Amino acid sequence: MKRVSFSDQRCSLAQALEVIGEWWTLLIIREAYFGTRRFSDFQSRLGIARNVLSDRLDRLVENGLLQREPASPGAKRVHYRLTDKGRDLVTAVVALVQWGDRWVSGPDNAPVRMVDRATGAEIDDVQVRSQDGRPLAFHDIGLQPGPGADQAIHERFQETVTNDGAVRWRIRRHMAA
Amino acid sequence: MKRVSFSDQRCSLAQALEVIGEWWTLLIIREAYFGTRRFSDFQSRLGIARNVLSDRLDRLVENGLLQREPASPGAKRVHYRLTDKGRDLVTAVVALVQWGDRWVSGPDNAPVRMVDRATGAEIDDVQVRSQDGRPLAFHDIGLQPGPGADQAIHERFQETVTNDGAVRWRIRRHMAA
DNA sequence: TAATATAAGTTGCTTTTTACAACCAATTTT
DNA sequence: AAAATTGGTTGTAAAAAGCAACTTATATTA
Repeated sequence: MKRVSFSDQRCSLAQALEVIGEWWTLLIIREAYFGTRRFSDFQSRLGIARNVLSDRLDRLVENGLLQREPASPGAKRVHYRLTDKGRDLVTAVVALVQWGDRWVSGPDNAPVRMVDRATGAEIDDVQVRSQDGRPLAFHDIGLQPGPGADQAIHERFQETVTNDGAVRWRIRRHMAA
Repeated sequence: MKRVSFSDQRCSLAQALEVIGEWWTLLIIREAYFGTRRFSDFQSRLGIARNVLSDRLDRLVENGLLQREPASPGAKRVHYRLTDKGRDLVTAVVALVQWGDRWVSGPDNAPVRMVDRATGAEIDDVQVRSQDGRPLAFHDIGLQPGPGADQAIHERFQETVTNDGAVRWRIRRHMAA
């Protein structure tokens, strides 16, 4: 009865969560983003159990989000640093932090302010946008099977062609029979 | 030896993860975003154990991300629908999906395409931006203690005033002594 | 209307994970 | 050289996740 893996789901969210969805993992990424590099600092700052931290760091290195490097040149002791892949998570982390600010901490009670280094002004709320820059609300976003869609995904979508020839994708609410 | 809770950490990411950080939870949100409403559809689409699904749905309703409503008027059987709070997670979900597309599925192998309903064009990559709309890269984002910062957070930051009077916040790499 | 099927869980049991504490070997610092 | 710190590993207990069987209420079908 192993815990079920998400990695066989053809869905990039599942793929992402397989890597960063375990308890503690994203907080370790945040901590690395805050500049923490040493095992003991991760441990004491987060209050995570040492064996769990050890496991998570291993997995993050395996998955290429952190890299181990000698703490001092030629030393055996290591530091952990974000890779490009890990740094690229910052968008998602900021989006989650802002959601937490809005709905849990309260917008005027944010524990950490994130600012534009150049101006010192608070950063904007992360938003989904069209390619020409318009902010897109929930219902403005349409879903379609992508190039990597499998049978299961195709079955969830229904292609309809309107009488003026435009192609529309509808998502099926229930399981197909 | 209860699993440690993040909710006493003064950090909005921890607060967010306390609500959506458990195994399966964010996939349930995605599924609801895809239009799924019924218990059995969540179950069969995700392949989640029924007791775990039951637990997660309860927690999501408690936390106000999903709401229960009668499946048909006056019926006892319920449907689950996203609330505004739940819908507002879409930004973070899209950011994670795009990260998964870029780094795991591969950019040309995305299982699901997300488009602007108005034009049919693919949506833009979610980005962190300044208030005047400039995209901000990793190192352009500065961190400061926010209005809701506690002692622990203040201790992590060091305020320095440059000789031209500008205020700078530096984040401490190691634990204070 | 009775019989059958489906929906939405709950219960009981097993395996994995997580948490905590104690231990250990390499460095660093004193 | 001794003491402290760092970066772990190991053992054990509790909690969470997975699986299957069982309810109970609602729809469907005969």
